[in-house]
Amino acid sequence: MTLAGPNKEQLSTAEEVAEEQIVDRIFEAVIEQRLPAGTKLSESALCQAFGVGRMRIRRSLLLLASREVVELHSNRGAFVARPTAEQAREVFEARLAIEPNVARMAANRATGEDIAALARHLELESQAHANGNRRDAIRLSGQFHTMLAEVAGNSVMLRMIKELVTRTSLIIGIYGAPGVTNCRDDDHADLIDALRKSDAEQASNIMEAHLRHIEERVDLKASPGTGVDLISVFCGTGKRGS
Amino acid sequence: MTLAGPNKEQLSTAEEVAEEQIVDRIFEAVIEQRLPAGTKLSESALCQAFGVGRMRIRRSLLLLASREVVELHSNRGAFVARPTAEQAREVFEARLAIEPNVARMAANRATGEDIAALARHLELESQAHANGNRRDAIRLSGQFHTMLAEVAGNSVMLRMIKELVTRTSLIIGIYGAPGVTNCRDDDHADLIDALRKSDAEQASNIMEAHLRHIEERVDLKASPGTGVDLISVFCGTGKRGS
DNA sequence: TTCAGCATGTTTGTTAACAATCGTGTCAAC
DNA sequence: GTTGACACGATTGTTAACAAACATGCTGAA
Repeated sequence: MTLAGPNKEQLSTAEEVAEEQIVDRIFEAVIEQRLPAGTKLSESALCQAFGVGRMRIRRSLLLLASREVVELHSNRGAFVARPTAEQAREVFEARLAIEPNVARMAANRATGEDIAALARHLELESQAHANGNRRDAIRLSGQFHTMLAEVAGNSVMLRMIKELVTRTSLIIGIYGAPGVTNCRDDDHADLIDALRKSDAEQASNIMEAHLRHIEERVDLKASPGTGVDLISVFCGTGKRGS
Repeated sequence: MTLAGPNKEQLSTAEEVAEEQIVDRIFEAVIEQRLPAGTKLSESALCQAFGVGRMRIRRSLLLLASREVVELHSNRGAFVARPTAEQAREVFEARLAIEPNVARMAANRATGEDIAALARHLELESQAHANGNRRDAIRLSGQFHTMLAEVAGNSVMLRMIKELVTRTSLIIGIYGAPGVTNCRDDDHADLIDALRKSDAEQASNIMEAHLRHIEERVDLKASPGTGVDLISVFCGTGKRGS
């Protein structure tokens, strides 16, 4: 199966795996909304949590910041990113520009094995939904999109999708009505059908509608839900004149 | 007096600017093919070149690796990335999936000022071409694509384009016939015309044809031009299996 | 009581020294 | 003459200590 395959890049030492794992774990926690936007990510806490040295954590945070999943504030530390309305617009726009093509590519390349895996995943997703297991439902619906990118067979776009899905979770956490999940599974089911028929055009259309649907569920004009950090608003990280 | 200080930097002090600058400088050098694929980027040399500490260089290299512009080999150092044929395919595929949409967005949003700036840029590009100034020509033709992404007004996609353009330069350096530049300016001129007419569909089509044209100029079946690194072939850092 | 100023503790940022690994050159043996 | 092993030098990876900045709580005066 193509999923979770041996996708180790050239830069893989045994330690490096641990590094990438830290990033992935934090990605996952953000997707599941266990780490809400604005949460402070203290270095020492992360060192303790992952049982690694400070350097490793520091590098992981830098990597996360380069994907705009965390923000680095000078002398204040790392925080889970708090996308602005403008950034949210850009994320949705980027997804609309990219993911329909991913769906198209996936429809052209999906093997029977791929489709079976997606169907199994969708089943888990539905179960989580039915059981009211919100956390799993969110994670699984996000993972569906990354699985599709894996089926599409392009690691560059896979990396982009991972970033965009994670940031979407943050956006929904901030601007979405409480209780709203990332995706409806109905759309995902339709997508799998299109893949079964190898209908690239239909897959693209479904994905586009699906993304617009998600976008409609958030209200970017709403004030950022989670408590605003008044510090950076009023004191501008002011470097006090010495 | 400190009350409403000029706080233009939100998440970065003056030092952070230097960091991003290092990354940008290296990006530019790679685009201009002053740093061919496989070039070793020694830490001490970079420290000397940029006049900063080792830590800063190390972070910059990690950032560059996360964009797949450099490769990090354990205990051996950093090297300018050497895209495989498969990676090259993925880069072109990603550009074909993304950049036509960027062109579309740019056509919808370009102001007169934007178009004038692009036209001025194209003029420089043509001059560099006419003067046989290969290095400038390459850099400018790459910058044209990033400028287009700026006009499109989406910083997420701008970041992706920067990465893809840089990697394309590496690919051309490896698999392209010597003397081949990244783009023809004719296509760029047509693109500007489409923007003038606000014809998004035409802009998209031109961009697609343009990218296919670039792709045709490289021969991915050709053996990687610059000496193959037998080390990564035989010592297990390369995965390529299954 | 409230607010300004100050001192303290905690967290981050930086530097330097140390340890480990790798590439290279030399020397000896076949 | 070629090949293998060994040792040395150089570069990277890691850790720890140090310095600086921020946040917090306390004291004292208005």
